[in-house]
Amino acid sequence: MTTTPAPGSPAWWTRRTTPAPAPRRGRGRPSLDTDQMVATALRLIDEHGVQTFSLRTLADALGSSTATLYRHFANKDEILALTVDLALGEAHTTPSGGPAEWRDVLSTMGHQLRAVLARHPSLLPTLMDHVPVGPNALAQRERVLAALLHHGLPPALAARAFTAVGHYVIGFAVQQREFDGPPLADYYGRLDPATHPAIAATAESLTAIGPDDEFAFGLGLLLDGLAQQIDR
Amino acid sequence: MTTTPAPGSPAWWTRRTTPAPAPRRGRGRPSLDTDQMVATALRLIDEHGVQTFSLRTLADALGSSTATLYRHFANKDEILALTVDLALGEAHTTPSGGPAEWRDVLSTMGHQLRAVLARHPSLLPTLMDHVPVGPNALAQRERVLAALLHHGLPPALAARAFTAVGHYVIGFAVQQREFDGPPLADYYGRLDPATHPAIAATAESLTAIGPDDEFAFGLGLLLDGLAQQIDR
DNA sequence: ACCTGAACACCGTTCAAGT
DNA sequence: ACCTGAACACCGTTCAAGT
Repeated sequence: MTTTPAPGSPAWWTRRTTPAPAPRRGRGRPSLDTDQMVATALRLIDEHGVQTFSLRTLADALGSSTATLYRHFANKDEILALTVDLALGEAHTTPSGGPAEWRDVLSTMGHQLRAVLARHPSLLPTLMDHVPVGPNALAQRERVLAALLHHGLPPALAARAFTAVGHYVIGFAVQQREFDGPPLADYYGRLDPATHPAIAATAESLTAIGPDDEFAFGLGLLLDGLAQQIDR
Repeated sequence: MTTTPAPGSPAWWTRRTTPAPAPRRGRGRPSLDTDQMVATALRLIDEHGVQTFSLRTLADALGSSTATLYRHFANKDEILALTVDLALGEAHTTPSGGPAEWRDVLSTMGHQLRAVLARHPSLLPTLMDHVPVGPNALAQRERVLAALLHHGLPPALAARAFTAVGHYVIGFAVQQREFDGPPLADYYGRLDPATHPAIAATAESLTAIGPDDEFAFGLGLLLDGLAQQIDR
């Protein structure tokens, strides 16, 4: 019995249990271990985008070979998942000041997660196609859920609120991301008003508000709905 | 001046303006045209997943060659975008019964979009990494926004509500999708309650409710928040 | 004028052969 | 015991050569 079995392919995020003895080379210090490899991968993805990130480039940056990577990780997906989890570790998902209300807990979580995505925009695609269940992701889920339960939220509501806020932040980041060109609102605004009158009419008001305000607006909307659900 | 310039790479979704004369071979009927190619691509993706979809397999299915595909499309991304737009065309985003309330408009949109994703789950990754701006996506945005404006929603609110519902549905689909293995709730439930007490406590209540109810719950939550925003 | 085989420069992954 | 060059079976994309 190794570690907890993960959903989907066999333990897809878990660090591969080292094949034989531990792969440390120096004396006490790990020299070049798995953590440093993941950190290097995150740096490469931040600097050059996930599109150009390959096992070749990672091996080169480490002064190693692609075959060696497979002694530390099961496959490329696992490396990407660990990379996401490393970045998630930067978030402080509970408010620093003492005992907050449940609303503050979720608001802080939303803003912190958004900050992580702002620092590592290239991680967005990877974050989207798997629910992160790495150690840092789990620790944060635990911390936030514990805080919500502590403030009296029913368990079912707490779990769904956590998910809802997570989805909102990711969804917002996707929308916000401007491709290589002009923002989406400009594109909508340039459509023919004759064929798309409603899109044109709403496009203007989209640009009037800054992204920070829009983020806060939508998050507040979600929390308002939650509050109503509780008082019911 | 061709068509409206799209965001990002030059007109990434628009059908490539045919190079020379129109590429129709028969007499009046298009025989094997771009639309059929996209339809075949969608079928292949539905049947075998987006992971195994390659230009080679598409060319084979069409009895053609990969090089020929580039006479109809700019690149693979464009094919995927058109595939998504074709699927989005299946949605009927306005309620069939006469003049509904704004709440019904958004609710219908949410359920319709969810139905499309249920029919074409393999499209989820593609839907996630670009905001769809194909002809069908635009037509639906137009229809829904027009209905919302007609029912008195302020333009800024209408635009954000549309986005919020879209994000919610996509986010829900991501969460709902079970990988190859057991659902996520099972995974959470199997974690050590000693180290993750809150996750364990909330995992139980997650499985108690069916996916349809959970979807409706979250959507209602969002709409409640919106309603409060309007009455303010 | 249209189509395509074959090439190009890559991938992720594996394994026999090195030390 | 550990590492890796080189291969394998693919990619998306291009273009010279066919008809």
